[in-house]
Amino acid sequence: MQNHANFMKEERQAMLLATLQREGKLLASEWSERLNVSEDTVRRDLRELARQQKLQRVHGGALPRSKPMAAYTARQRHEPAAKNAIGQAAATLVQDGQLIFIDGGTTTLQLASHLPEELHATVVTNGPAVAVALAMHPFVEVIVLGGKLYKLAQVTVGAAALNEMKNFHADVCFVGLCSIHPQVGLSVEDFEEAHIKRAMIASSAEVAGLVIAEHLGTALQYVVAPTKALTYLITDGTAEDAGLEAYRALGVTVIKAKT
Amino acid sequence: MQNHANFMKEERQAMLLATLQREGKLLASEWSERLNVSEDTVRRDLRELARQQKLQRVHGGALPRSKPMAAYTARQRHEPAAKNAIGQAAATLVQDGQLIFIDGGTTTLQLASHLPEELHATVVTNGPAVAVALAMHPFVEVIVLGGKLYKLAQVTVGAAALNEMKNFHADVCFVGLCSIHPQVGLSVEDFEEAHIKRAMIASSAEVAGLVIAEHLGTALQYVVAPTKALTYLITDGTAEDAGLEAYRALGVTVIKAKT
DNA sequence: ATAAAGTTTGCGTGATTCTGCATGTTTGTT
DNA sequence: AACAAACATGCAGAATCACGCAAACTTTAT
Repeated sequence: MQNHANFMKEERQAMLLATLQREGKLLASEWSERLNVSEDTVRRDLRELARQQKLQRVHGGALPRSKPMAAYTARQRHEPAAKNAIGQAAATLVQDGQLIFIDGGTTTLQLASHLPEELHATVVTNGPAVAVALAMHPFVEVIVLGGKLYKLAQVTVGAAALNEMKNFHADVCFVGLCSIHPQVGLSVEDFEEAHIKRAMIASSAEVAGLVIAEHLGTALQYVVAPTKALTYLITDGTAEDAGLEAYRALGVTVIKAKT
Repeated sequence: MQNHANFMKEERQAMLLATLQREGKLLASEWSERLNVSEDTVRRDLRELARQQKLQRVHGGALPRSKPMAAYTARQRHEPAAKNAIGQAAATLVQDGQLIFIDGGTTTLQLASHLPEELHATVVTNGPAVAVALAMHPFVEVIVLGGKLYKLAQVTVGAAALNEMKNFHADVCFVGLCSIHPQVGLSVEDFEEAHIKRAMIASSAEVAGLVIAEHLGTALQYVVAPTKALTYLITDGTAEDAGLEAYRALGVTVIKAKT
């Protein structure tokens, strides 16, 4: 039994580095106990990290080598096929230096996790989940819109969020669409949510609508905007070209993400 | 019979990534059992995801692959038992019908998940992670404060959040304390964060400070408030009573959560 | 419908990695 | 100088791993 209730090698090393950064020093003997491994193993970890210049080895333990000794690695996330593909396609529309709106919702959450790792941009969102996902992005600045939380869609709504939105003008705005119909336009099932989306669209230069194919051609209670308000319509590969023609005719650039 | 009661490849991989993001760690052996597949299959999944840069493969399993995320999970990993106990103790202070502030941060996140299920109250928070945790609570109303996201602590900061806060007056305010010292008071390591906490405290009738024992008696760069601004100080069972006397002398009600 | 081509999975094999222990050396202290 | 703690090194057992192959299954072509 090597590890079962215990930590893995890289995990241990990450913890060692973290405490070094936090506390400025580290005793090998103490950590062999705390990590449930022999002192030899701790020593081996420290030797290895020292060879990588990540810390300074001393008799009895280790000292930090530099302050900004942040860990390694980049980013991640998961993929229900269609939404994943849509998110990926949408991510390509974002450019360095832009300010973008990202609506809350499950589809746009995929977009958040697919933003290029090297992207330098500002993201304004009304979805706490989007904010959490972007918290691990190395460069993008995240601004959360405040307000009452509408739990079903996990978005903030209400007058407060609406007001804040007016302080921004986005280059691109990504809206998750519960429903879109060529003639009816975009529509949702909650009154407050409709308001938020409308405000987002109003203060953006370009608008991208993200929608899974099965919601194409449907309509709900509250209309947000006419179809021609969209600059882009991004859907997945299972959408039929025939149905998409109606949107193209209205001047919308339709993007079919290949699944 | 390839899959019957079992999962498909992409489904599995999505689950692996999701738990990695949620728990910060993943054992191959454990998940081969949980997913009803051989360890080889799990290994193949992990290898594939690693090639896509979605995670960091290590001996025995996998780790997440993001800088800010790693920093945040490092915080979560720090003394989880103590934070959990503190969260539980803090939850008992909340009463039906109250309006409460919950600060962002890893300790207060525990509080959010321990709020009684039958509680009817309004929670105002500057931590998206707290909001996400509370989204599944049946009754509490959640209001998110907007603003720039300070990624290390996952809290929103800045003038916007500050302004919004003024619209509320809370019965109780739960603040995570990076650092507290009887004479110096509460202090943190980020300027903006200090402002937010100060504003929270200013517009609350009672203030509860949540702090793990090892941070008692320490100080950081930016002072938030004097110790006597606290109504309650909630810490874990490992705190020494001798050290707590100083806080009691200043009129603070000290609560020691049993670990 | 049937055949062919391609996936995905589980298992066997041998290679690799990790850990703890034993041994002997270095370091710091008295 | 003497001693103990910390250390490096080599080794063995165990866990983990990569690779190849065959079976079960899916998709595509006929």
